[in-house]
Amino acid sequence: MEYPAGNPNPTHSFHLDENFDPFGLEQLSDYFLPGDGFGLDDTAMETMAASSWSERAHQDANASGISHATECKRRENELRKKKVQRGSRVAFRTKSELEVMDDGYKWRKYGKKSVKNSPNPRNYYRCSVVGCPVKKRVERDRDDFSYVITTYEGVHNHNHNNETTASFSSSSNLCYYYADRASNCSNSSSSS
DNA sequence: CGAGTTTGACCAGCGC
DNA sequence: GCGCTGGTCAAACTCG
Repeated sequence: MEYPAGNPNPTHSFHLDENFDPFGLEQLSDYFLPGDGFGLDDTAMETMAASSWSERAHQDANASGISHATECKRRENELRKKKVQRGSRVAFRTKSELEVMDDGYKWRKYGKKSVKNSPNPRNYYRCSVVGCPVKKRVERDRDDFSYVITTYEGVHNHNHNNETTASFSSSSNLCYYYADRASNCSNSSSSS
């Protein structure tokens, strides 16, 4: 399947992990929104994330000392807002010891931030090519530290640097959110 | 010496 | 208005 707005990570083929829900529905909706060109509609998104969404809402409600219903309501409102604030974003979840994987582009780090509810810091990178608007965020999965979540934002306006693409090994277990829910997440799919 | 990284400061958005 | 949080800036620093 082709990435409709340009593949931000050209060294890999794409696979959907239907069980992958690193953030909960409210975060999922931040990446894949109806109208983004990914083909996900509201029903698909909600089906994908419903179980963990409810579970996490329950946990957060307990932590905040509010009712589950109130927390669900709050999340639904958040979801609606984020559907408006759409951008060209795509998230990869990769099993890797390395946090920064070679995706064929040259990145410059511009920030590091500890994030709420995660023991691991989030690193911010932007494409080092002058004039290229693409950014990416890299962080460890808060539920499974062996996974790295890489979020790309924007589309490169230049070709990727092919001579640097060889180093990302095929040992990774790459999962990718995509609209094609019939696909499965599969192991070692590097296509470099 | 230039390119890239680190890291504290700053800012904007949001909820209360 | 205030505090919290995520995102960015930029000066200092490191490295090749």
